[in-house]
Amino acid sequence: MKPNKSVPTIQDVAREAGVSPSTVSNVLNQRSRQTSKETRERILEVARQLNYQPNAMAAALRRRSTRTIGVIVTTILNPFYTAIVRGFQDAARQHGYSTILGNSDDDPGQEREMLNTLRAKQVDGIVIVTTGGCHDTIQQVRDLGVPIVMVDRGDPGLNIDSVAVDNTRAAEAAVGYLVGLGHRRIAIISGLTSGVPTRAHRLQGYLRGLQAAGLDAPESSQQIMSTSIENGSLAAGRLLDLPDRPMAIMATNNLLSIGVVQEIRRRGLQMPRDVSFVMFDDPEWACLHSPGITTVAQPIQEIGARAFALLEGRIQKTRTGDAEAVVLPTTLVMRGSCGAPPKL
Amino acid sequence: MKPNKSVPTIQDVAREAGVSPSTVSNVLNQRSRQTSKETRERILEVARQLNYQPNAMAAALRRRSTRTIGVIVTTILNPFYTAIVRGFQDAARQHGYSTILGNSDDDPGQEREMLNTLRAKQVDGIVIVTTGGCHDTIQQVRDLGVPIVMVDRGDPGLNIDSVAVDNTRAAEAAVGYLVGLGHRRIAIISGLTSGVPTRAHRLQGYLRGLQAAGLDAPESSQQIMSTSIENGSLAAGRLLDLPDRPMAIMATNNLLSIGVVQEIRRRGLQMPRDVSFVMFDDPEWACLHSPGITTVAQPIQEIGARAFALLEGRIQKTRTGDAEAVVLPTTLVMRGSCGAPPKL
DNA sequence: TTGAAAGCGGTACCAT
DNA sequence: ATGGTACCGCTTTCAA
Repeated sequence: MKPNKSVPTIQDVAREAGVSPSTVSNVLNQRSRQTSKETRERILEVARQLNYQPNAMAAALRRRSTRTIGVIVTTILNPFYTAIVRGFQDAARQHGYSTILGNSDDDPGQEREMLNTLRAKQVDGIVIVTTGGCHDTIQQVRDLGVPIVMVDRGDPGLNIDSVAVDNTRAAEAAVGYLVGLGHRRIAIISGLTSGVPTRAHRLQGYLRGLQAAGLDAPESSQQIMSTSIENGSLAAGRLLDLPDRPMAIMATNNLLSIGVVQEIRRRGLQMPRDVSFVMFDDPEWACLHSPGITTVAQPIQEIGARAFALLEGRIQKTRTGDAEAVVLPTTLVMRGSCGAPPKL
Repeated sequence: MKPNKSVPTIQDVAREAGVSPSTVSNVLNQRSRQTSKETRERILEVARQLNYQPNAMAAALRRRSTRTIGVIVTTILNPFYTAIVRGFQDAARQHGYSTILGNSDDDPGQEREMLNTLRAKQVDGIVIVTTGGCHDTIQQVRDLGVPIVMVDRGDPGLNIDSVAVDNTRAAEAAVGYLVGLGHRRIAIISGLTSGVPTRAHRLQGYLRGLQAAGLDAPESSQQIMSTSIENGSLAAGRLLDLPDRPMAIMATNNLLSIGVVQEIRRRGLQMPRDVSFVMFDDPEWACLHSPGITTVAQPIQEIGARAFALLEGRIQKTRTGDAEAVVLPTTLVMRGSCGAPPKL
């Protein structure tokens, strides 16, 4: 254990190679300046020998660019967001960017705190799944010159680049699919829609789908509650207790969906014999369940990749002007949980 | 859109408040130095008004501490690692640290690259789930004075702090449980053990468990192959085709486990009627499956929290000297997938 | 083809 | 109780 051999600096390399720091800097960064082959090789050799690693802090301070991007999601415990993050990170790393990752836990306070931390750390850009609760801070940071891209949840009024899927159409399509199978009483279980456009859009798509098919949308078949496994079970229970029991249920949130699946099993009912079921996102367990669960899948990795592309454009200033709103299509993954409705 | 209002610096605050930068720095960092109430309040007010945020780069450069920690895992697409990361991040954030997150994809090359990036970024410490393929780099970075904690997979020969669970005992206990249920032919499906102590330990525990019960451990009931869903199915198929079909199967990896579950279902067999099954880690789908799957659960969030505690100790130098190896116990979560063996 | 030197924005020591 | 100022390690003109 040899502590504090003191980390070598560019000065050390320069001295050891008998040149000036400027020359070392130029060689190591492969900048345009011409350097004689011998000098270059000597420098490279010395750097390798000293196990020299440039201090990115110092470089960033001077260059005013950290080659680091901040990413804020609600929680990486949700595989959906993890996948987005991964898609983004892969794209970012390929272009030489690191990422600082933060969770907001869907709490505007934490989101604001993260935003300020990222600003302090001088990130070159920020990708955020916003809670919707601190648009003021987002604006501030953006006005300070930090490019921002909103992911999964955008906001038309904010003039900030965004990447999201077309949730309205996705929900509408799912309803259409159920209608096509012969269902008429189709229920929805959704998280609270206030401030979360994603959820509002899905609900809207659901209603549109019903309307397009000329079906009723009674209040009783719309269970809107905060997202948790327990509430999913609760909602499913309420629906299944209805005198006019729905033939099919659509859940627009992962946690709620888990609750639904559990409640259906708990009652000894089977999909799709007793009730059809379709859910959003496409978690690992959807295909492990028996029967497999039909889902509305999002092009997750692409969302991340597109988000990076947008951000990169702003960072490099190859793209300026008004915000761009990328809307990606979803895919209906048909598995065994949906079928013809039970005969009456 | 008002670009480049030019970010305010400590100089701006100082000028505006009619004091020197030193005073501002002292006030904003709540350092010991005495400052008159008026001055302090004036400074705070001006800072707020200018929406001033200190440049963490500059501070880090001077203070030689970034209050940032690097985290390297194999992949955040695996919820097991995500949970560890989250546990770690929560602890870290509470103590004022941000985290830079990187994936190695179980590739030593990428791991090395990440390590060097983190070094360049002057992180105060590193937490790593190592591939085992670049201990040299890890040593180097550590010798340069960067505290490192190894998580999930340690290495006795490296004198580096580590946090892991007692995989040997966990596997042994699981086998003991199966034996207690009356099973005699107990098979294992494991990932390749070379260079991955975790897996080797689980295999070892399996063998010990059998030995303790006086049972044979024929080669044919030990399926060792690279981890993938397909291989899980393949391995399960081989076992189920055996003339002396195993009464119980233990899988020590998540992907392999998925394959096993699928293969069992594909053959129209049922757990635990036809075969009992126990697996490692406790993914979300284990309890959603019907029947619920018995698992060896790890105290995931605690692993992360303990890792931070170890690292923090090194960073603050409140702990010096030899490496510490924290070993946490696992829990056997009994669900429906294990039962008495089929009568012959 | 190379070197000297002025910063980047804070921090912390030494004065006053 | 406060100010002056030399750094931290690198980049980047400008000069040679």
